[in-house]
Order: sequence, then C-alpha cells, then structure tokens
Amino acid sequence: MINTLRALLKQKGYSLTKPRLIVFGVLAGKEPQTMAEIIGLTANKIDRATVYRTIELFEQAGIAHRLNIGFKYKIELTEVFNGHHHHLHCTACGRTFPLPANPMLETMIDTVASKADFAPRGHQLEIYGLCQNCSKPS
Amino acid sequence: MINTLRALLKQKGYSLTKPRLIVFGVLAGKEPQTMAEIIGLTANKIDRATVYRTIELFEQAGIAHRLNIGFKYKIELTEVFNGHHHHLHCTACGRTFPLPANPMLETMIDTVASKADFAPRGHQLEIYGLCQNCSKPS
DNA sequence: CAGTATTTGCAAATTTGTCGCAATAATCTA
DNA sequence: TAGATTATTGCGACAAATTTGCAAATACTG
Repeated sequence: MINTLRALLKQKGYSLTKPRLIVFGVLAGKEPQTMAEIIGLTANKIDRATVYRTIELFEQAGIAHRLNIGFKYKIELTEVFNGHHHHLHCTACGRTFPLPANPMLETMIDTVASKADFAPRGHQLEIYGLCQNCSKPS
Repeated sequence: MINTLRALLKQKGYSLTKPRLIVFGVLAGKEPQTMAEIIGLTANKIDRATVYRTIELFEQAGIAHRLNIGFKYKIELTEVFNGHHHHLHCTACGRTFPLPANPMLETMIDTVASKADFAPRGHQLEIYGLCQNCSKPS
C-alpha cells in the first residue's frame, strides 16, 4: 500500500513526505472524508494550506479523488487502492458506503452514453437513500 | 409550469414572490447553471443572499436541486419540470448535457442498491467524457 | 384594504480555499 | 554521509463563496 503510494508519487516526481503520509493515513481504509474532516483530523500536525495542496497533488498523481455528494464533496483514495465502486449515501446519517461495481451496470452506462454520441471516459454514480441501520424501525 | 411552481411552494407554505419567479425563470428550460451564473444573471434585480436563500428553498420544496459536477455544482429544476435524466459532462468544453433516463438502467441501479441492503430513494449519474462536438477531429 | 406573517436587501461575519515567501526537509552527488 | 540543490511546509495575508441579523418592503388572509 505504502509502496503503491510511493510509486505513484515518484511517477510524477513528487516525494513521499511526512505530511503526505499523514494525509494518506487519514484516507486509507476509511469512508470518504470531507475536507473539514481531514483538516480537523490533522490540525495539530499539518497546516490547512498543506492539506489542500496535498489533496490536489494526490488527485494529480491518481492517488485520491473528489467524490461529489449532495452539497459537499468528500475525498477518497482512487480505485488503485479501493477498486472501482459506486456509492450509497445515507440521507439520514450522512455516511457514505462503497458499492462494488457491477460489470453489467458498468457496461450499460458506457453503452447508454455512446448511443447519445458521447465518448465516455468515466462516470460517477451516487445512490441516495437509507442505509440498513437508518431504515430499521426504531 | 408556473402553476406547478406555485403548487409546490404552497405545499410547503411558501409564497410566490417576484425574486422567486425570476430565479425560476433563469433555470427553466436551460442547461444546469452554476451559482455564479444565476447570481450574475439576476444581479441587477436580486441580492446575492436572496439567490442563495431561494435556491435552498427550491431544494426543500422539490423545485430545483444541486448537481455535482467536477469541482463545482450546478442547479437545475427537478424532474417534476425536466423529467428524470442523467448527465453527460464534457471535460473539454465544460458543458453539461441531459441524458434521458433508460428504464433498464434505472431498474438495475435500484436493484444493485437493494441487494446491498440499502433502500434507494434516488440517484445521480454523471458521465464524464467528450461531447460529439469536442471529439470531432479538428 | 388593514393586519399579520413572510421575505428581501444590505452590511457584516463566517467559512472555504489560495498565494507569496522565508524556513525546513528531502534528494542527489561526490 | 556531508554539502549542495530542489521540493515542500508553515505562516500570515488574501480572495472568494456562503451565511446571518435585522429593519424595511412585500405577500397573504380575512
């Protein structure tokens, strides 16, 4: 994991610094995080500006990317680390869950775009609703 | 159209005011707009703060909703006015095109979510790539 | 049309994201 | 591994985006 990180950084000529490792640590194996969350979790270690710069750099290096959810956006590691997937966003508790990609669905999405004379390069599917926990009768 | 607008507002106990009509007019029948665009188009008629408040109110009343595209978000009228559809976002020219919903695709999305023990209430699919115009050989 | 409740504009305050630059840490070379 | 070179960080100042309080204006009700 760290090796992949190092490799992706090196590919772009970036170095693996302490702040970058910290930000990566905050993202690894967690649900997508908002900027505020990342900044909060690293507040005593890294400056706000560095967090923004790091995220931007991670995006350029294909390490992390933005996920648009409702108003805000959240950051998560790319499919290199997480595999391609979509998201289930619970409108009750605000959590975001990964939904493993379904090959048939992927194909259909590309097909539908192509039929509209559009050359698809990627997509993002966000499903809104209630997670298992929030739809339980209280 | 205006009647539907009035009805949706009344349903929530909101009144149909001049500023709300103006904002509605800016959104009706157009591509999704960014906040900056809406504010710009109404600058000499409505205060910025009112635009923000109106959009928020439109969201609550199911009149308009936010569409997340790349970094920014855009506003468009809901399916009540526009029908359910997805979006093709051209990464070259930045335009956003509607993609009429495909029933089979819709079904598959709901199914996939349900299988993950999630109760889907809606979804948003953004496809990124090149529009017909931008993929032409120049 | 008056009375009441809602909504607006304005100005100020927050929040969010960016930038320049000197200090610091990482990388490279010998 | 020391020393030179380059990339990166923290800090403070900015700039942009969004929110809020409140008095004045507008819409709705009877």
